[in-house]
Amino acid sequence: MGIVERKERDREEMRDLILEAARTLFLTKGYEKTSIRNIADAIEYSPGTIYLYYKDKNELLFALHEAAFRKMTLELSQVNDISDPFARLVEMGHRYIKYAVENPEMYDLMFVMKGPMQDLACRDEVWEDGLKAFSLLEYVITDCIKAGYFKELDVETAALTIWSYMHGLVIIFLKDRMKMFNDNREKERMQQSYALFVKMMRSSF
Amino acid sequence: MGIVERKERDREEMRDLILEAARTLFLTKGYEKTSIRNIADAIEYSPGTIYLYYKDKNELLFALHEAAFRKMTLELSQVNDISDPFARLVEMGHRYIKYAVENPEMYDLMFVMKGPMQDLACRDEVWEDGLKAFSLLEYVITDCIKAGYFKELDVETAALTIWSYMHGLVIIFLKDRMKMFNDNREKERMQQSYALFVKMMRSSF
DNA sequence: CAAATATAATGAACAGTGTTTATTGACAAT
DNA sequence: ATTGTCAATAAACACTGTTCATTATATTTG
Repeated sequence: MGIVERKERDREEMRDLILEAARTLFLTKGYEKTSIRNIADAIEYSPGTIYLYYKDKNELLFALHEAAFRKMTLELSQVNDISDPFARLVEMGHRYIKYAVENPEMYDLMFVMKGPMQDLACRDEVWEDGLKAFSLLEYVITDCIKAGYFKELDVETAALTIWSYMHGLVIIFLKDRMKMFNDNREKERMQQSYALFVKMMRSSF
Repeated sequence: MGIVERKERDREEMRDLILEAARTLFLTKGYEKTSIRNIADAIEYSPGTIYLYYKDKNELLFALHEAAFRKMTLELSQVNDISDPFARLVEMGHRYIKYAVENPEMYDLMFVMKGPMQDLACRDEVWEDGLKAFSLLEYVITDCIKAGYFKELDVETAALTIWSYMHGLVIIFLKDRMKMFNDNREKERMQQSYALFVKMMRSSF
């Protein structure tokens, strides 16, 4: 009798139900305005129930963070049909910016908020999602080197440098620090800056 | 009789008292664990009193953010004795990283947290502190162009690009996203990456 | 100087937060 | 049919930012 299996399935279903409700609230109301009680209300359960499926809010945030990574990785992997490695790298950057701008709350969860990382830390695990996304970038860079674009380059350092730039650019935008320019050309500025960075990569690596 | 003047002085003193207590708590306990009640306790006043001097927590955060900018601007300006503009730019970068690593809570306040920007937005003012710091970078870049280092370069775009990189690098570090490498060479990696970025600037601009 | 007024500070209250726990109710096993 | 297991709950705890009627103090006026 597969009754313990059914229980496990039920449990997984419940975890998913909570996760989906959390995501929806996140995307509609934003992180700061989404509470455990809100999530509980949305799925018509009591607040305490959520703690039977997730040990605390950080664990829930981490689960959400994992789902966000799956989505981003999927979108970033769609450049694999571009044969020229450098063009692929450039397009990956464009998609990275696009993802961040279109999913600000999720981007925050993935790369800024401390909650998910704290959950990871107390479980004493390594940040696999980050590592996987990072290796995606390393892979393209390796291809660029093979194709003769870059030379004498430590792949890991190059990847960190490129990621730092991309990350900084989108965070400046997402955290409203670009409104100091006081015109409404923020996205235009991002594109101009990215164009410059691409030029830097092309001519210096 | 300068009694309204004295009142104004008293008021300014009280604002400072609150601000200093807030800063101390920020630096010792971190932002997330510092509440209005904590600050009130520290200066031995009731919580409500703080609202007689700051309209809300965001205004207090903004005041703190301003003080942090004064400190950073001071530290970044100490490179002015370096005559070679490019060397000055490079040293400024080093100091930027140093400031961020040594003042993580303040850096967060200045460039990541939404609170201070919300306060600014509801007062409908421009982000002067950010603009001032940005123009510090623009100034060095302009000097680099004059000295023949860079050419055919839009100063504003270049400044945004360099800032994006610096910002991204330190945020990756401060938000614990560098622990995916799982060794303890985070700061070393930052230095390696920055060295690469400097090389990129030298050879491509 | 005394009375009236202005104002600084207070503590309680409000509505919210994450989290824990004793109690209840339904299902499974004996 | 009774026992045991376990999911779900409501209530409570200790917080949070913020507001407000009340009190105490200081200043101005009669």
